[in-house]
Amino acid sequence: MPKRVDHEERRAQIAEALIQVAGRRGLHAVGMRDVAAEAGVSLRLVQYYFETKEKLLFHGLQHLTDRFTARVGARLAAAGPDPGPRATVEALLSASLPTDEESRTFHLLYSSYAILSVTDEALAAQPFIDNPDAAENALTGLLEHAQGAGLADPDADARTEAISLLAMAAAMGTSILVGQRTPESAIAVLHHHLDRIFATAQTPEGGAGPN
Amino acid sequence: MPKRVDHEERRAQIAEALIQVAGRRGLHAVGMRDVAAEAGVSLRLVQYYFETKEKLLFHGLQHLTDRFTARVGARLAAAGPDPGPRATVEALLSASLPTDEESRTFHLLYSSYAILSVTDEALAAQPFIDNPDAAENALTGLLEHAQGAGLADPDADARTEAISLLAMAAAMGTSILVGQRTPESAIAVLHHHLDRIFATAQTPEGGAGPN
DNA sequence: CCCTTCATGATACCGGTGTACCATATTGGT
DNA sequence: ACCAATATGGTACACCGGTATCATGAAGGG
Repeated sequence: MPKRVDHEERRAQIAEALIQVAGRRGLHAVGMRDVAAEAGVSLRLVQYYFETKEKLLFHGLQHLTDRFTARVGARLAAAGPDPGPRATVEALLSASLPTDEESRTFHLLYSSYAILSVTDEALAAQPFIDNPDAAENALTGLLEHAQGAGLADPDADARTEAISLLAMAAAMGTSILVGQRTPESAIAVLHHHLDRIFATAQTPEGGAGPN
Repeated sequence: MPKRVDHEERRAQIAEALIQVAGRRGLHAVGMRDVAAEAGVSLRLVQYYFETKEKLLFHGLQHLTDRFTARVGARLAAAGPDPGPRATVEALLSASLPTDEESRTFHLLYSSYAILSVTDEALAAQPFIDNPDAAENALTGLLEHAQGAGLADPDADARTEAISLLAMAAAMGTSILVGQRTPESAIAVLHHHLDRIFATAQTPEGGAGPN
């Protein structure tokens, strides 16, 4: 047999090429030949490792989410060991904003897949609706934990605020993508809400504080 | 000459057909033949009234925003003459959520166009980035007006809240589209924030109230 | 009246795209 | 050492989509 090559590695290389070219020209415009050229392999190779374009696209989505998860993990790790809940939340949210080329590509392609999934049932069956739910649950847990530690407004509804923060980050991310908003303004808006949520009840006078 | 037909009417009919078929099968999947079939005319007719597909797509976007603007206007009119600021804001936000077939189509296609515009400079040059700005300004004005009338928290930053509300409505709209969230839960989240913003400082004692 | 101009129909063409088929070099196992 | 399985290249095929071309019908003006 010839040099036994690592299939998974090659598949990752090709999926990466897909993401790169799709990030540049748009997911709708990417063809198998483009992916092959970007990966520096022949068209036949792309067919060999992914029989069909549909499978290539699915694996591309998988690869994309994997890379993003790793990126978020790195951001969290960079926030230092055992950061406070607010720092953690802030890292989570800001990591999802398209601030550099990689996050820009991620946001664009993830949005593309999401929109595609509305009219493509095969894509809708793909498990990438779990990720938003997981993020929502994780963020809710973080907020509840902060409330328990007395770091966040105990009257806030953790899940509602988690949903709100994620929604704002997502939509403002798209605004950044289309050039309507700057990353700085988006972060400012998020900060505003974090200030609100992480405001501990200061109870100024005796008993008239919020209750 | 033959029966002089109203060009604008025909163009609107064809653009409407584009929106219908694109709403069903996705903007990426629509072809000129599909549009022709949906409109009940021949392929040649579509070419005749829109020379190229690009122009057809542009006009489709225009038609889409026009229809949506009309819909929002109708919603506002349905809220009764001179509704309160909160009712107006609520009508504005809920009108943008995909709750029925028409708003679903609008949200899907507008998002598709937006994503397309990221990698298509011709689309990016199209003036559909003005609409979000206009909405943001209008909503900011409404909130400021409510503040001036003592109906909303005077300490809130009107523009930041306007941006937040629109962002949440947009992102949760997409969540509804992909089946992750229900319209009811989205409305509940929006209500939560409206309750917060439209909470007037209750000024319990005499003179310490906001002024 | 008929000719010009507008509206519409049928169809051909060309480029591109996903997929299938055939060929072949390479190397590990016995 | 040779066989067989693996990896890879080249290419052809069928299809589809946007666009262009040719043709024709319909009516209003001189």
